[in-house]
Amino acid sequence: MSGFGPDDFFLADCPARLAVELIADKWTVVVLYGLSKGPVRHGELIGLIGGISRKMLTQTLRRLEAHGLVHRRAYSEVPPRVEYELTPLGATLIGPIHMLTEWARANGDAVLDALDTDPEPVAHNG
Amino acid sequence: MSGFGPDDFFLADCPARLAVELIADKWTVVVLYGLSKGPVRHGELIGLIGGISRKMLTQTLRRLEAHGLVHRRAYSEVPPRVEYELTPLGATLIGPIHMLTEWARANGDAVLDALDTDPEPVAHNG
DNA sequence: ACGCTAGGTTTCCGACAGGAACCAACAGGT
DNA sequence: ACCTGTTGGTTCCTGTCGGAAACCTAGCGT
Repeated sequence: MSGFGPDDFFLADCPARLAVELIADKWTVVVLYGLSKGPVRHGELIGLIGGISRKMLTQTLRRLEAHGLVHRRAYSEVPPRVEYELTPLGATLIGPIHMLTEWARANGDAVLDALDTDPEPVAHNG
Repeated sequence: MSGFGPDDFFLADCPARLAVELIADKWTVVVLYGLSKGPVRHGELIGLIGGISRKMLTQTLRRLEAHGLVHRRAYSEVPPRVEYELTPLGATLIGPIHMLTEWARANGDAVLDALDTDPEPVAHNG
C-alpha cells in the first residue's frame, strides 16, 4: 500500500539517505550552486553568498571535499590563494541542484505569500 | 566574472534563498519524498522514515503546512486519524525531490567510498 | 617595523535537534 | 464503573551545532 520499495532510502543509515543528508543542509545547496559554473575562490564565495561566515563556508567545503564532491586546490602564493571546484562526481549534482534553484526562483514568492495567508486558526489538537 | 546574475538567490533574504532553506533540511527532503505518492498518515510516516521522531516529524510537517506545501486533513474519529498531502504548490516539488533521491540512490555508494578513500593528509593550513 | 591581504581556526554563547515521558479522547473489554 | 489500547501531539531536558568576532600565519609593499 505504501507504494515504496523496501530499499527506498527510508532506512536510517543506507547510503542514499546519508547522501541526501549530506547535501540537504542550509548552506550546502547554496555553496554547490556557487561552484556549479567553475572553480571559485574562498573569498569569492564569501562575497557571493550573503550571510555565510568563513567558518561555515570552510566547514561545508571540507565536508564536501571529504565526500569526494569538491576538490580543493591551494596555490603556494602570498597572499594564499585557494580554489574550489566540483569533482566529476560533484558535477553530477549540478542537474538536481539547478532544478531546486529554478524551483525556488519560480515559487519563492508563492511560498512566502502562504506564510501570511495561511494563518487561519486550524486547531491542531484539542 | 562571476557568471551569476545579481538576483541569483545569493542575497541572504530573497524569496528564492528562503525557499531553498525551507526544503534543504535533514528531514524535509525525506518527508516530502514520503508524501510524493499520495496522502499519508502521521503514523505511517513514522514507521516509514527510519530514525525520525514524532516531534521532528510534526515540526517538519507544520513548517511545510505553514508555507503552503502540505495540507493537513484531520478526521474526527477515534482513535484520531490525520492525513498529510501535498498541495498543488507542494506537488511542483516532486520533480526536484525525485531528481535528488535518484541521484542519492545512484551515487550514495560512491560518496561513502570517498569517505574511506580520500583521507590523504593534505594539510589544509600550516 | 608595520600593516595589508587571504584563508583558516578558536572561543564563546544562544538556539535548536533529539529522545523520553506525558497528555487528550474515546472505543471496547471485564 | 474502571481500566487499557490506539493515535497524534506536546513538554521537558540535555547535548550539540550554528553564528559572530577575535585571533593566527606568511610574505610583500612602504
